[in-house]
Amino acid sequence: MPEQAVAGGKENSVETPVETTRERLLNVAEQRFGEGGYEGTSLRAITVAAAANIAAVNYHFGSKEALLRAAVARAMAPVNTERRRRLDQLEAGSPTPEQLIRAFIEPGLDLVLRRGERGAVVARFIGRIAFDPSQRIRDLYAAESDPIESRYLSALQAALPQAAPESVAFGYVNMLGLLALHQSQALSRTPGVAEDEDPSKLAENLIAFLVAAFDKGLRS
Amino acid sequence: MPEQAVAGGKENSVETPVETTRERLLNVAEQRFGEGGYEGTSLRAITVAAAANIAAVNYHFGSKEALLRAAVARAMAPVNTERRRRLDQLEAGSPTPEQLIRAFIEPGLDLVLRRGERGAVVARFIGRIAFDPSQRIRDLYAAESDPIESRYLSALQAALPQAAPESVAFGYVNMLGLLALHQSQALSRTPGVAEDEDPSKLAENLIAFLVAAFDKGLRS
DNA sequence: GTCTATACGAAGATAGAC
DNA sequence: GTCTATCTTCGTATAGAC
Repeated sequence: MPEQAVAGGKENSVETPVETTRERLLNVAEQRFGEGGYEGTSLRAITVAAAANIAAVNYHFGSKEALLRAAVARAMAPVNTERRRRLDQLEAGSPTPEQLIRAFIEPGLDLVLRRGERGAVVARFIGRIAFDPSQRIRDLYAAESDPIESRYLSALQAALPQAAPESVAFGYVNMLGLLALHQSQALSRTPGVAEDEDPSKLAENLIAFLVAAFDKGLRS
Repeated sequence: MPEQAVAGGKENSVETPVETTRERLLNVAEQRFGEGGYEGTSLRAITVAAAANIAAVNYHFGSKEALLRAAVARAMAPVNTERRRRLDQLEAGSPTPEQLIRAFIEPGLDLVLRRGERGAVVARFIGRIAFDPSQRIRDLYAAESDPIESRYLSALQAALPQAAPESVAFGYVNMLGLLALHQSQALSRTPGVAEDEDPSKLAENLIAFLVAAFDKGLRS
């Protein structure tokens, strides 16, 4: 990728990151899809905001849905990497439910919320897509987290031997749902409820909530 | 168009429920909005399925969004009524967290899932709207449950005196989110996770999960 | 290779005639 | 109450300029 192109005679100025059209499209897509949803966001709105031509989406990605797919993949990549890394570590021993929950939640919240405003945009985007009204869109997200799902389920079951498999799956669905919920609220100033002051505090609160639920709230 | 039209001299025939255009539009809207979301569902699709003209929506409701508003209000009415009734009862004494959680969850799941296929459509509709990507749509739902929210928050705080107000609010948000999640999955055959066999079982599982989280998972 | 201008058919919501 | 007509905007496709 050719950014930072030449500080030559009079060319690009000092500060600009010089993103490619492709990158700008992905960045804007993250922002807009996270704000208005997939169906609620037009390609025209995206291309205008990205200072690109309407045809750029088709050229770089092939279709609106392919653009979404690419954005989801890019947003999820670091989260998945971190989750895999932690699972690798934990699976060496006998992890507690709390360790496993932490290994799932923190990469989703922490990692994504700790990079300033930009990270919050990514978090909201992921959270919204995970709950999109359309099955087809939700499947896009599911495909990105599926590979790790079975590893988590197995590990959780081992850590909670007294819980029935359906109960473990039930807990996992709830964990996934609550994570997506708080991710999707990343940029909403919910008046009255001001618990989003500190991202790491949110993570701790959510983990404590889930640990208690997994520990005492699952049927055998 | 009027199917079965006319059996001559007498009025409408025996079998047909004789829904008005307005009712058919609301029924179809519930089904379609719950399936594809607000933005993902066209007025044309709704009016065709309701055997009504494309302009009927504008005549009966004024706009697509007004149709949604009417559908939300109709769907939420019995839930809110039941919640109010239970709150009235409970507020007479000193309700436990479990009683309060039950009073919130059961009207949302039970009441709506216990009326056959039709109820599941309503549940999915409510659950999806509550999580819609668009802020404006979510507000429509929020407006319907807002009036009761403060009553629940007060009652929960009283039942959990050791918990900080932000924690109680945090728990309430999570309760709302998990209810909407399971409502929205009302009609999805999620393969692998088959916990939706029995609605009342789902309610019990969710209540147990939340009670444990409220009990031991909230910070002071 | 990238990007632009422009066109097309389908579907959007609404207004006004009937 | 119903329907047609209309005007906008959608996603996509293409032909050609840098």
